[in-house]
Amino acid sequence: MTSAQILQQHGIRPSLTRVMIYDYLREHRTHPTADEIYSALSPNAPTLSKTTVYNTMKLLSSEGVIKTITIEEQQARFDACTDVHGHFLCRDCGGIFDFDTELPSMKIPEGFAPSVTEIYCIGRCKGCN
Amino acid sequence: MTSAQILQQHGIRPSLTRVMIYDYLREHRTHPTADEIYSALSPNAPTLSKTTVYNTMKLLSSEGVIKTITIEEQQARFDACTDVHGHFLCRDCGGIFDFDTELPSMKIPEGFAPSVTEIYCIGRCKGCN
DNA sequence: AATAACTTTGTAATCAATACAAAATTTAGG
DNA sequence: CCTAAATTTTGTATTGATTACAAAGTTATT
Repeated sequence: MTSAQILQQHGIRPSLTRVMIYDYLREHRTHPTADEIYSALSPNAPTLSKTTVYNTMKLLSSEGVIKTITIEEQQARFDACTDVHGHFLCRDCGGIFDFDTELPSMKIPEGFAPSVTEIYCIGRCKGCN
Repeated sequence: MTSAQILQQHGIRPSLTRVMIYDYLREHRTHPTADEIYSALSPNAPTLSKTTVYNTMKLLSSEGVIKTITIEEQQARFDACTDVHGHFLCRDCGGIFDFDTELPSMKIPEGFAPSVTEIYCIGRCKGCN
């Protein structure tokens, strides 16, 4: 399915800018920061503004099209894959790796309605071990 | 067990300042920010510096005495309870609630060594529903 | 084309977190 | 004790990710 179609399904108007940003995120599974997305796209889109990247990430995230990864304290990262999976942050090299996991059996109290679940691990990755 | 004893067990010298900060966190299970801890303690500890709070949280967190909660993008929160449990962030009121959960069955690849696991949910809490 | 609605942009501001070096405190040796 | 070394704490200045905001640009509707 095209990025434009996915955006439309979530009630987001698929402007050129939004499709370009979302396309980039779908094609680069590196969990980029807003700044990295901006730097990657701005050579080919000279009028792109960093604020637009932030606006777009916020919009897509709030509509559930992407996931916002807050495993790092300094800055948010983004992931186009919304399937259930975990994120592993290496303390040494700073790399973020996906891993398979099931959702845990959570005892969310009555009346609480979660819309997003995140599973984070922090430690040392294979290369740094 | 006293806060001083716990710090010592983790190889942290239990200075008055560190014990005071850790005591506060153990007694206030509100997941406070560094700024909230500083504001709460500073009337009774006029020479306390906010930098010291940040330093202490970083030290205690890196030694596994406390948990750093990064569920919010804006600022870190801290938790003296290191038992397995999840954190629920309400999008509307901003409250953070503990919930019981088991660790999920995670397929961490060979060679990866996690030392911390976090389970976050974001949604709407009982009061806001 | 005109108007309204929405999107994008650039600049300035916010504010959590850190760097850094001086001051204060604690420890250990004589 | 007394001094020097090691550690901890402090205050100020800085960094840097994110947001506020209003102007400019674009798109849709009549």
